[in-house]
Amino acid sequence: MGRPPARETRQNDPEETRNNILEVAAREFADRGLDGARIDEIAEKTNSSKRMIYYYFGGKDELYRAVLERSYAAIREREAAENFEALPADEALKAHVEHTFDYHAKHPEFVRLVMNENIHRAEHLKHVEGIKDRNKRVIASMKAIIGNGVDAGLFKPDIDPLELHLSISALCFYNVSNRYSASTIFGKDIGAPAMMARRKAWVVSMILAAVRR
Amino acid sequence: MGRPPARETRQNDPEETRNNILEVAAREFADRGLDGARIDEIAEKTNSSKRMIYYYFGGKDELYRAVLERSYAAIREREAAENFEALPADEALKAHVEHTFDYHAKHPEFVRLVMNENIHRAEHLKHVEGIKDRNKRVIASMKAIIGNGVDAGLFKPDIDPLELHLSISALCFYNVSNRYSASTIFGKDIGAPAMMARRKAWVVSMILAAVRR
Amino acid sequence: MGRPPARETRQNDPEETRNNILEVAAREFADRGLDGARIDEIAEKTNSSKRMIYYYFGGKDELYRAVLERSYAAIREREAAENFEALPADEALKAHVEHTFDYHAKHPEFVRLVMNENIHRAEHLKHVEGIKDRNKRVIASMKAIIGNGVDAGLFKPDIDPLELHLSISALCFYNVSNRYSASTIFGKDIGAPAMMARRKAWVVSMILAAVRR
Amino acid sequence: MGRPPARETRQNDPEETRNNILEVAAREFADRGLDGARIDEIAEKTNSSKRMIYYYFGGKDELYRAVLERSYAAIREREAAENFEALPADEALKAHVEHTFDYHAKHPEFVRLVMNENIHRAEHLKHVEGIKDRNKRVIASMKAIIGNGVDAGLFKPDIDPLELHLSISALCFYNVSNRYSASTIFGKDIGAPAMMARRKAWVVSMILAAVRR
DNA sequence: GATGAATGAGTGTTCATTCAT
DNA sequence: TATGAATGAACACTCATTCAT
Repeated sequence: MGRPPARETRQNDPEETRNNILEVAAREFADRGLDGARIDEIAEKTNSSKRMIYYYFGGKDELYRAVLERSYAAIREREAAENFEALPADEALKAHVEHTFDYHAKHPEFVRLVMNENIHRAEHLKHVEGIKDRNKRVIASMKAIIGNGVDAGLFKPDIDPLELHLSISALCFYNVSNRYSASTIFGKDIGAPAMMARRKAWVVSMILAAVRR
Repeated sequence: MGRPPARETRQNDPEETRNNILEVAAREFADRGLDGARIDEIAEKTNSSKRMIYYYFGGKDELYRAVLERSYAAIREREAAENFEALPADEALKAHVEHTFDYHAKHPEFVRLVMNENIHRAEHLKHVEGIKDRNKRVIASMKAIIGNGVDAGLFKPDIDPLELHLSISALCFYNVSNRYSASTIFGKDIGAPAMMARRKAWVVSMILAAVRR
Repeated sequence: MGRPPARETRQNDPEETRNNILEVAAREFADRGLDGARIDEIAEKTNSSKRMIYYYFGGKDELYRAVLERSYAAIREREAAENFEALPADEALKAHVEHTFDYHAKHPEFVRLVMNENIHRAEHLKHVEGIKDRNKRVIASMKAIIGNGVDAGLFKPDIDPLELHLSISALCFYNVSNRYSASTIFGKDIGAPAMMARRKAWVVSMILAAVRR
Repeated sequence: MGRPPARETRQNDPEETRNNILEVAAREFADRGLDGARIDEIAEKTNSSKRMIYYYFGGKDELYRAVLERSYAAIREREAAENFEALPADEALKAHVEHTFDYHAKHPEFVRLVMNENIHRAEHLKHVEGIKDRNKRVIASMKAIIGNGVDAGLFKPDIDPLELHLSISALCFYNVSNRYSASTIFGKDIGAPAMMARRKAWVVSMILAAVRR
């Protein structure tokens, strides 16, 4: 008496259809950028049709924004899951940098979406719901760790949380964002696992060296 | 008595025509990316015509490659002009980081071209003449500074020149490449002069902290 | 009470749209050749639009190939309809030549497409589905008639079926293919009905004279 | 003290320049047709430049007409060189057919130009100087041979010279004009030497069978 | 006579989007 | 909800031809 199994070409569950479209679109937009991605291509790789994209999202730009929103929601979720309060400040910072490094390494599509968004001067990001909330949590998190470190006599005083955050971001982002240009110039794949492992250790030690008193 | 002034619609100097096209194209490609830029738009902003773009460059992709080549030639030229051998290692490194930071800050179009190229997985960069030569000079330069620093007892031994270079690049690139997304999230323009000045000092001190023994 | 009449600008029957495009395209390609025909021109004479040509056929070359295919399918159909087995060999051959002559006379667009295809060294014809099948039927048909004729003592032995076929083709094709050059040179329209009737009789008698013992 | 040897890139002899252009253009127009040929392509293969084409011929169409004229002049010359009056009619006719067959076989570019001209409904041929003169000589020649044959009791009476000429033309033209389509359909190169030799014999015997009493 | 640079109209093709059912 | 057919504006690119020297 259960409902019949969903066919591949005729989605019955709207939520599933929406998600399927979002996943395909995320891959395509990350792969080729907003201008390079094609609605036809996305539709074809979907379990549903082009019409459904317009039905659910309204248009290419809106679909792109939904993808952006989803992507930022995912990283926000990860950041919210972090809980290093019980750890000593240096270990907490180390763990945070490692998590951040790994997240970028494992989610190049996020990195590429952000790159694309910067090409477009963040004009779509501005319209993404709750984008500024991320700021508070991230800065608060940095402040907490820095505070702990200073109190424990481990860190230098006067470390700016935003500067620290930007530095961590930069060092974790660049290896992924500039993987192809750097690999071409240096004649070896800087994104290969061995290179990334070495780089991760270097980045951690750099950040720690920057804050230690 | 001199030769008549060049008219706007009929260029007589091919080199000038070529350069004019390249400049406009660099601006447009940096502004909108390869896929977002329009040949018609480029042509219109030129002193010549669309037809001339094809006459001199052959097509959109080839024009883009010429722009890339020119852009990388410019940065190579800047790097080649650096000469810090007479300075103590820490001062040399500081000067190098500052120069690198300033170059990125002053040439966002270069940063954006590189971003775009990474979106395209460096498929065009691969065809740019002499792109791998940059590697040698840059690594040699890092090696020389590190060597001097180690010899003078200023730097830690075993510093990897590639890691150091990538870190400098990352920290100088990110502020420009991710200016819009970061500014949106943090609610202030991280590319504003005051912010950039502060950031430059931070980046310099970070790099130095990373190498000091 | 029936369904509303189809509007001109919004076709509802895809098969009709496809056929309409094919018909117009056949006319244009026959008229001006592959290089001379214009997609815009074809589209304009269609009940639909330029976009639909690409929707259904993919491009100019593919449309041309579809036209070729259709044209060859039509002549194959005519040939398949021939059935002269019950007739004496000479009458069968006469009937075949007359049919062939008439088909070329009535279908100059087929002749012109074949001419164009030869200008292009049959590079498109090679990709037309089932083009070689025609060979078998046509040669088999010639063989059957020749066999009957020889058995009945009417025809010479050792008549090559391919040579016979090529001769019939040549004599039926040329009047149509070279109509304009010949008419210009000889100062009269060799394609005019009276001329064609006389020519048909001559061709028939020539072919029969060639095979009679 | 003679004049310096002609350089390759700077023609000094106008007649030579003209001829060189005509030769290259004939090849290109025969190869690709009027619409398919490109002025740039022709110019590049020339010893001179694009400008010279316009200087000497005025434009693409005029160049094409000059090529046509030259091509027809050549065949007229060949026909004028024939002199079979001393031979018996059947031998004369045989020789004429063989010459005609060989000329077409050896000059596919002539055949292709004529095909192209028919695609264009002979609109350019009409403007070619002295094109109608060919008619008189060719018909006169046929008449003479037929007359001799009838007088000698070799040929049937009432043979129409135009029909005879058209038949010879058709049978000699087709193998060359339709070489590619026929070869594709029949799966063997009907233009290969062995095939052509066999065909030539067949054509000769066909023509003779058509006129013999 | 001769050349490289320049031009405008056109030519095939693609795209995001909407309509009819 | 869902689908295939349809659309118009735009897009990259090409061509025969002409200009300045």
